[in-house]
Amino acid sequence: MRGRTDVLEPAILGLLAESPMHGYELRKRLNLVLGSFRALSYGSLYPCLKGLADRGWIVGVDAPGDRTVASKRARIVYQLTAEGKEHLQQVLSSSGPAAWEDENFDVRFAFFAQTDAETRMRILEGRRIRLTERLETFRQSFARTRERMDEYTLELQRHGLEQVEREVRWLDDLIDNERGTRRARPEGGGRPAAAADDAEGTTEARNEKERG
Amino acid sequence: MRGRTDVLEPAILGLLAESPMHGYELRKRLNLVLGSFRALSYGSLYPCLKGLADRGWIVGVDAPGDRTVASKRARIVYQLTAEGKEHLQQVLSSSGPAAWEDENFDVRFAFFAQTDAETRMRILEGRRIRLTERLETFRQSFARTRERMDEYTLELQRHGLEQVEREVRWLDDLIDNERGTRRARPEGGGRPAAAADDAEGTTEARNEKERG
DNA sequence: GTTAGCATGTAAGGAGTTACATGATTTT
DNA sequence: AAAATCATGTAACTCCTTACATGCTAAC
Repeated sequence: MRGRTDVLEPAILGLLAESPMHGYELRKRLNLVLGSFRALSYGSLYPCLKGLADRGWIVGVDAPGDRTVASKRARIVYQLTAEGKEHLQQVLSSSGPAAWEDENFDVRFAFFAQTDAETRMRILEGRRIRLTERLETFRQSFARTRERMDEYTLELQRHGLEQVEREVRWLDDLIDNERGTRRARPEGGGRPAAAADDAEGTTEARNEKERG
Repeated sequence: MRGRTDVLEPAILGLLAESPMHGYELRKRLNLVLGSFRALSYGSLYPCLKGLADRGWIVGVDAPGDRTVASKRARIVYQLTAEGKEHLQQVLSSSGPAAWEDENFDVRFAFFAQTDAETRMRILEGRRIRLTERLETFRQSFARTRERMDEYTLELQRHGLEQVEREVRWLDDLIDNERGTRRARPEGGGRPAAAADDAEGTTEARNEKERG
């Protein structure tokens, strides 16, 4: 009974399925996929790659002549084996409770493009139920203890609650989109739909500062 | 050089400073304070209490006659010692970079009522800078890789970015409130101010379903 | 009389981190 | 020549989890 399901392995396999990469590049991509942009350490990455290679899911081939722009050292480029692809598909088609837990959901969602529509839907709905359950229990203990709480604790709770509520609305929009119901919700929030038709306005990823 | 700063110990000390409690009750309170309402396990709690007692910061006194409503077993009620109070004050008055990291910020914020105004401000501003730095680096890699990303990955990034942006606005409101500038921001978002003047409307913690 | 909640613990282990170690290449 | 970035790895450690173990009390 695996405790934590290991979020790193699926993430690596999923990224390598898109294109072969060496460890250093993999880490950068991983930081974007792994949720809340944490900086993954090499102390986790390389042993993990080794383990995946030991189990025959990936192979690392030495890439000597591939001088793109910068740096030429050993540069071991990893890619999926046939078994690795098979294993990944198996992982991506699973839609058990683990898939919509906090630690795993982001990674599963990141590879939705490689996931079939039914599994996608089951994961999104599972996650939604998970979050609404959490809201329920949370609201109960909130109601029970709010008298005893000072204003800061109260504000922390309120903010946490609001974030989960927002997450649920995000999932609602995603589920709507999956269903093909592309109608923009007329009343309510600012954005018409969540799914990636256009990312402008919120992110403003335009200005390239070139610092650091 | 402590790696993770241990979020449990300050949380326990902070709660015990408000009122003495036994382990089981402590856990429930802890789940609300610890951020993202994770369920802390007893396997973490009790050894931690033991460690705090060993260092003389808390003492556990056996409470036999305290039959409130339910259950009467040993029930070891823990409370802070003089050294414990001193240590807690020292921890709460620190405002180093560790205080505004992801793992620690929630706990520090939860005990702002026991923290002096200057420290509060430094932590809030430190956190704000931390998040805007993150936004910056994030936007850069987002701009670099957005062409290669499928719609799901893109949506995940967009959503993550939006969450951090919202967190920054929340901090802005809190900082405004700390400054005493109680003016409600006229344009923009729905709520006038973030800090806990009133929690109605968003949470609706009113309906007590009594299920489970 | 057995399920559910209260209450306290221990042992083993997992997933990831920091700190360290090394070296090539590019930019300033 | 120095600093930054690219690139790969190991050893020790930490925080926390799961699984197990125990027993009391309340409710159905």
